[in-house]
Amino acid sequence: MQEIENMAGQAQEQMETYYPHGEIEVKWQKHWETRKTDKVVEDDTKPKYYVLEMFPYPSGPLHMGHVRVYSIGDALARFFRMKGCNVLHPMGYDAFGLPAENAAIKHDTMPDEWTQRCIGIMKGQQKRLGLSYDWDREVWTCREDYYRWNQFIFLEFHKRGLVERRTSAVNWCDKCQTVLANEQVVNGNCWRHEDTPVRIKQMPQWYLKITDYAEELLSSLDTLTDWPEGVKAQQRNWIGRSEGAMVNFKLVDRETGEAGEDFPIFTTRPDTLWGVTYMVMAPEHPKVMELVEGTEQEETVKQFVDRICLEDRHLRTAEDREKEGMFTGRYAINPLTGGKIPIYIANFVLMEYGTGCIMSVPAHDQRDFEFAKKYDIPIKVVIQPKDEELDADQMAAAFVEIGVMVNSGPFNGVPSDKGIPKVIEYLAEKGFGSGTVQYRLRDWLISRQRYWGTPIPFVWCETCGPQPVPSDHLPVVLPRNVKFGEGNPLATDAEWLKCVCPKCGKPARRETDTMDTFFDSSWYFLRYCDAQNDKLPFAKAAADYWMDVDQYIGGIEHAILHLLYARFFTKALRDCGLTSASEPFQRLLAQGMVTNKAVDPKDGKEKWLKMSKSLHNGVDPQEIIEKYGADTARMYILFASPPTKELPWNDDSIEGRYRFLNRIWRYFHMRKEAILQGMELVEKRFKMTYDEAAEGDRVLLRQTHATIQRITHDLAERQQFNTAISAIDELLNAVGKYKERDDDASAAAVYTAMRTILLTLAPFAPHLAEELWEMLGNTESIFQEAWPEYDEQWLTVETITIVAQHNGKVRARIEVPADADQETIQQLAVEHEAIHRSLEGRAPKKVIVVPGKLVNVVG
RNA sequence: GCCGGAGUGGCGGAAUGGCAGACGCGAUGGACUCAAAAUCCAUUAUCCAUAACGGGUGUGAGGGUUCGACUCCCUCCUCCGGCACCA
Repeated sequence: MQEIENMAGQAQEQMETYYPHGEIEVKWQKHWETRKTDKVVEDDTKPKYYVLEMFPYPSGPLHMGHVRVYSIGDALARFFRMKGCNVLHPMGYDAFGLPAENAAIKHDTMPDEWTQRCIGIMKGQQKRLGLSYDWDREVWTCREDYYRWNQFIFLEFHKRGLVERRTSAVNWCDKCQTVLANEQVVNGNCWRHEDTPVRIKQMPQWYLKITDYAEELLSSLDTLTDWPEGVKAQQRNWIGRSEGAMVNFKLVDRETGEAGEDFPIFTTRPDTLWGVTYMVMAPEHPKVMELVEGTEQEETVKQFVDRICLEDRHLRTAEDREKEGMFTGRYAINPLTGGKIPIYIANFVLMEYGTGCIMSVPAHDQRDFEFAKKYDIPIKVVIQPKDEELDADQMAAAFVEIGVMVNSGPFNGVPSDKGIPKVIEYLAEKGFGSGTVQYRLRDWLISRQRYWGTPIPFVWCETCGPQPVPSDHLPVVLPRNVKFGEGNPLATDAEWLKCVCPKCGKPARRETDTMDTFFDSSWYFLRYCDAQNDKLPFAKAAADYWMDVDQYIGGIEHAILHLLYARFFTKALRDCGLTSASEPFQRLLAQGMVTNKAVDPKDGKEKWLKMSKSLHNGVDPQEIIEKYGADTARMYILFASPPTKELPWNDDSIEGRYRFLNRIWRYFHMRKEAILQGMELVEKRFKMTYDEAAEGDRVLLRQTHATIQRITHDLAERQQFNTAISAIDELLNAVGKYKERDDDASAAAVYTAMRTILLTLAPFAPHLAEELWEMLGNTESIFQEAWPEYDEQWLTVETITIVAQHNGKVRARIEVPADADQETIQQLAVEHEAIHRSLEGRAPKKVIVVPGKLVNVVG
């Protein structure tokens, strides 16, 4: 019996060694929620700060990647609030999209119910993390009050000529049962199904003319000085600007043998125009069959085209793919030389770039060279290198460097790089062509043949064709009770399809395509500025107050997709007069992946790999929160590595953060009396000055003020949370080493240090900070308290340790007064026994003194 | 191939021209305890030497600039990410 009691006592004691994180966290979460402490309105008396984490797709429970991005955003939001900023920190859900539709079909429910349930789970966990959002601005993109503004914006874009419906080759995913934008094709496969090759289909689709903004999207990347280089480079790459000339070759007319129809091509090398020995068309070029009609080649060309067009698109255009082609039987005329040039078709020419036809200069382009060798096409040298004479028959590879133009009519002797603009000028003069710029960027295909998205606000009228839905008829509401089965349920919903043509009033049919969900996420940051507006997507004044987003945080996987689309939307909405912003995100932080050990299925070796379901290396945030609390989870994630780097998960290391918070808890309880006494003294204007302070107090207060300086810099400028947290560790260590005395100055010093620990801890571990702040008798939230300022006087020191080096190697440390002049330091160093020994009797040649740091004796 | 990023102890990482390894994890030894846990204290790059003081080497490799280089410049290697026949 006694033994049992004893054991129970021990258990009790053991429990008390850990602070009650669950209880504390739930208490403060309720407190913040009921008081709406994080609600904001525009306020011109404070500087604004807009911090935004990419809103999540509501897939259910959070994963560690979410916890990481929210911990970063929340630390910044809380820090800038304490710094006196008016902080906008919103949250919402990117709630339309295929996974919900597929899950709904699989689990025999409806996408809206499914989505709502997922949002419930996700939001509950976000609240449990203690994230300081203004929930009054929450958006769900699947709600009518959001997607009606998608439709509004779509129609605004339509008015400005930014919407186009056209038929062309599109990417189709069999698993998604819909088309995809170019950006959503990864290595020839669907971005959602990396094992499913996309198929190319000819279909009429809706496009947004992002290419109208290609130039601005490219050039204004240079203004984004606080974006990671890698993201900007990827966007530049994707936009793919290249300068060159459009040259009008002519087709040789079959009847007359004279120059007939135009045959334009794009080239970046107009300086090689005199060396063109053949032309090539893409096999799917619409003119191919027309050209070969009636020629000897008709049948073989047709077979070739059919074969190539059936090949996998990605494989066909891979760089290492064997180049294949054939003569069409037709010729073109080079406008500059009048020469007759054979036209080929080949697998490596792309229909979507330039005009789908190219000129080939085998002497000066490696691909053209290889093709010419294979099919025995003549090679003509028109650029000569400076130091050797090229002979077309002897060449083993194309000469692609800069040289001197030869066999080029009026341009002989001109250096080839200088020749490019000169030839372009000449082409323009003669009416043969003009200088032009081509982009790799394609227009954004935004229609999807699926249900769970924003209906495209158009109707089809037999008489009037496609008609935009008038804005006072918006929204076009997505029907809720639809039947899933074959294809898009909208297309089989007879009731929903019925409508009236807004132009002629006759019965019409609704457009059944919905919008790509990237449409939704391309402007949500603007909606947050004025989330409850029911007259407009957002009021311009509100957007002008809050925009740009000062700090955007999210995963690198959106380097092109979302980030390019959002930049495009901001510019297009600006041109529609809806906002003044030109760029959405001033500063971008691309956070690193959360990784854990897992066996790589590719080679069977154990590695640090991104947490994922398929690798079974995920750690559930819920379990971590239950075991250690949200504060520990957040601190660990910020402490373990810098935010842009990979975060290798370590169970022992998270224990370390938990110990740290427990240690703070214990210190406050152990030293409660001294701290309270110190607080009273400090509040009664008990003023400590450096000159009067005892040495021990000076050391502690120096550390305190240095900590404030460092953490402020780490958060405001460097966004280096790991070192900021380390600084709190160091300050706590200093308090641990501090020898307390039973006097006022000592109590004041301890209080000042402990108060600093609490205030600087608050952005990372807000619950614990609030709890201990309250324990000290404060009645207002710690987040109402101003961020501490450091006081220079405490950073001063009277003696400093100077490192004495001989030829750059540390030989000794010398103590000197902080204000010692250079001569004194120099003399002390030269006379120092260790330096003396190291000099071995030589006289010093030179002595360098770095004030406050070191002295280096050379010789 | 092109573009971007990174290479530092047993591990995560710190230091952006001035003492390399802050802080944390792990490890080792000690205190407390009947014992364990928790906590606290000490040590912890490496090699040589030692009773002790000390000394050599060291930030992917090689070169350079500098009194002094993890840090700047050049050449190269490895890893990660992106793009890749774009005429």
